[in-house]
Amino acid sequence: MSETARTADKPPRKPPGLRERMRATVRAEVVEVAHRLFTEQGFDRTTVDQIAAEVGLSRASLFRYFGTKEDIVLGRLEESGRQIAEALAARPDDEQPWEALRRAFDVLTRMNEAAPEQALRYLRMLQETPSLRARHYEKQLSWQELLVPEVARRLGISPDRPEDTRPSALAAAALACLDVAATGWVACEGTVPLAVLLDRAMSALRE
Amino acid sequence: MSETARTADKPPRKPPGLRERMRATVRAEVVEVAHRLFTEQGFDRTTVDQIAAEVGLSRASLFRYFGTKEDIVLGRLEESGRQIAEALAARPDDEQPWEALRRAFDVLTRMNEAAPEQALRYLRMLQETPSLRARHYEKQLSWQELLVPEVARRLGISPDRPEDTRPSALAAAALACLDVAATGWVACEGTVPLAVLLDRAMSALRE
DNA sequence: ACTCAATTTGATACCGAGTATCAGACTGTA
DNA sequence: TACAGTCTGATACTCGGTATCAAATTGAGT
Repeated sequence: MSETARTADKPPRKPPGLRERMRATVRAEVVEVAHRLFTEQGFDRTTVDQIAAEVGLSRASLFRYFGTKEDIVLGRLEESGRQIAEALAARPDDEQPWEALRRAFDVLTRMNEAAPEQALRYLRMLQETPSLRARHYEKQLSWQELLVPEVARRLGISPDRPEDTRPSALAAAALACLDVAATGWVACEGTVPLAVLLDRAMSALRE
Repeated sequence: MSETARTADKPPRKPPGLRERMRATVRAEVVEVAHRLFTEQGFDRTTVDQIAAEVGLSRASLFRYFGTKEDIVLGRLEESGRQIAEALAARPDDEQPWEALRRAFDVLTRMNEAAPEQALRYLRMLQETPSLRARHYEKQLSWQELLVPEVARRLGISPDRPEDTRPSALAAAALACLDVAATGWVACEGTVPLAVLLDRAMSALRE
């Protein structure tokens, strides 16, 4: 009620959703508050009620924004997956699938180089918290599904042939390398660049 | 003094534990009952109270045998991991790591060939139940840790050099292929042998 | 500006997994 | 037989997640 706003200080115009925008900003604030609490006291020692209270939301409503507690942390991975898939599709057609996958992952290595200590904290929490690690693998699987069609195209394989495991194998193995690299990156406190670790990991498979 | 052995109706032979054996048999019965209930009504629709009641155990005691509900299903994977690691160590030294890994996995392909429909049911449940799938990845990670030292040895890399991601990459990628193969095997209802799918997947990475 | 229907919200109650505690029963051993 | 260590079941609790429902808010049409 505070903003009756007949003077245009808050233009409530936009067919594509005023409500949607509110929802987005609330989501963003939840993520921000939750992330702060998580880094302060750890993921497990932070309850959903605490987050809801801090944001000024009821517990029930919070669960309408995020289906699970883990989703508050892993929501961003959804978007990353799309970006990687896009980057892969944008690679030149004559590039080998494995090399194209490696290059597509630069979307992530660049993100981490842009804000290393933040990325380090984030990955550390991901790897140290069992429930988060578990959900993280689920997201990884959804990434795999996003990448497979493009890998199949590059291999000249007709889409949707589940008995040909090659595209899935390439995508899954590449993601496995990404995981190994990320783990190593956290283990060495980021001293060795993620891109280097990823290069080593992925080149190890081509001998 | 375990040799009391009055009348041999219940031979209490073995210093290494009569108690241990009881524990083992109880565990086995829990697994059996739970597995039956799970396949009958699904994993999520079966409560631990139900399992406990059926076995004739208190809820609290059940959790002393299995830390989590998922462990009742995934307990056997612990053992499988060890077997794979053993098989890998038993491969000839001059074999390439990737090939050795492939052969080590035959421990599993043979198990599945021995009891296909049972394996199929088991894997289907694993893949259809989100919480099980998540925990399954955790076990996969523990497999990886079991395999890495042997892979490192075959690569001539001094053990415990976390900055060299190659052994982990090979192990993780191989396990990723195994997962892809298992998924495909379930998808085609076991019509194509797991070993074949695994061959295709793993050979795709060496071009 | 007013009304109406759809959506959102909070409160409440509920379920199931997992943990902690504690007194009593059991088991192996001296 | 007696003692000590362990296992058990009962109880109560925490926390994540779901279902329900009435009240509040909102968007849109008139």
